[in-house]
Amino acid sequence: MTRKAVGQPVRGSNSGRPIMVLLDVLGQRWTLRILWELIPGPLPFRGLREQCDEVSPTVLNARLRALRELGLVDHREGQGYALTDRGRELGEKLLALNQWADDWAGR
Amino acid sequence: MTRKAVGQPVRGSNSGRPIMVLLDVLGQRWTLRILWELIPGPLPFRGLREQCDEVSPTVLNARLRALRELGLVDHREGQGYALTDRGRELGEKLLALNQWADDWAGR
DNA sequence: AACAATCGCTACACTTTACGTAGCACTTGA
DNA sequence: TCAAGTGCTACGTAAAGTGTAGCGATTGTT
Repeated sequence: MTRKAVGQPVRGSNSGRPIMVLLDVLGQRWTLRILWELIPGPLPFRGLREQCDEVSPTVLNARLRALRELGLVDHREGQGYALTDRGRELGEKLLALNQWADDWAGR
Repeated sequence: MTRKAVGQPVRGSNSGRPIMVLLDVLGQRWTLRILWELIPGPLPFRGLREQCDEVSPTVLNARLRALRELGLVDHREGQGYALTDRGRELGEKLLALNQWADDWAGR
């Protein structure tokens, strides 16, 4: 698989439009969940795996690689994986989504 | 597969929390894209398929069924598939995500 | 020095999901 | 009556995800 990046074509769209890159990456199983679990703070590989209901390490590693290449997540010595500044911005969108979801369920 | 609904356990989480249901559904290929393509207005099955780069009808139908069961999309006589009021709220979140994505790419 | 416990992974066989093409039954309009 | 559009379903193939085992490296403990 080609490395994912803004400006590069993705599955189902060759425009390279940022939103398409994002929808492609986020539309893969576990990606949204991983970002979600990193919002409270950094987690080591195994801890993150635990939070994500023991997702297989194969997939976790693949997702982390993609998220790192997109600059949304990085790996910090002694802390594990963490959202970057950009990643945290995206995390805020997910928090907003959570509020909406609670409201949605409440009706 | 069990029908997806708020309050029901989903892949990788048995809490039934709304956000988990949402992350599960949105984390399937094409779901986010389908919502995105419906934002400008209703589309018939084939038109929607065309917008989504000829996604296979099997998958499109499966996603539309899930989105209808969640009350995010409905099917209107003579117009095709459309976002519901709730679906449109979610669509606005995606538009916000698009703005963020453009900004993200610009840096 | 020896041991256990962590770390971030990789390998591999298996199951599930998605893809791509074909085509069906139905309605609408010419 | 025929063509064109509707919303799908069937089915074989390919890709993605799962689950378990375990590796090499570091860190702490006895």
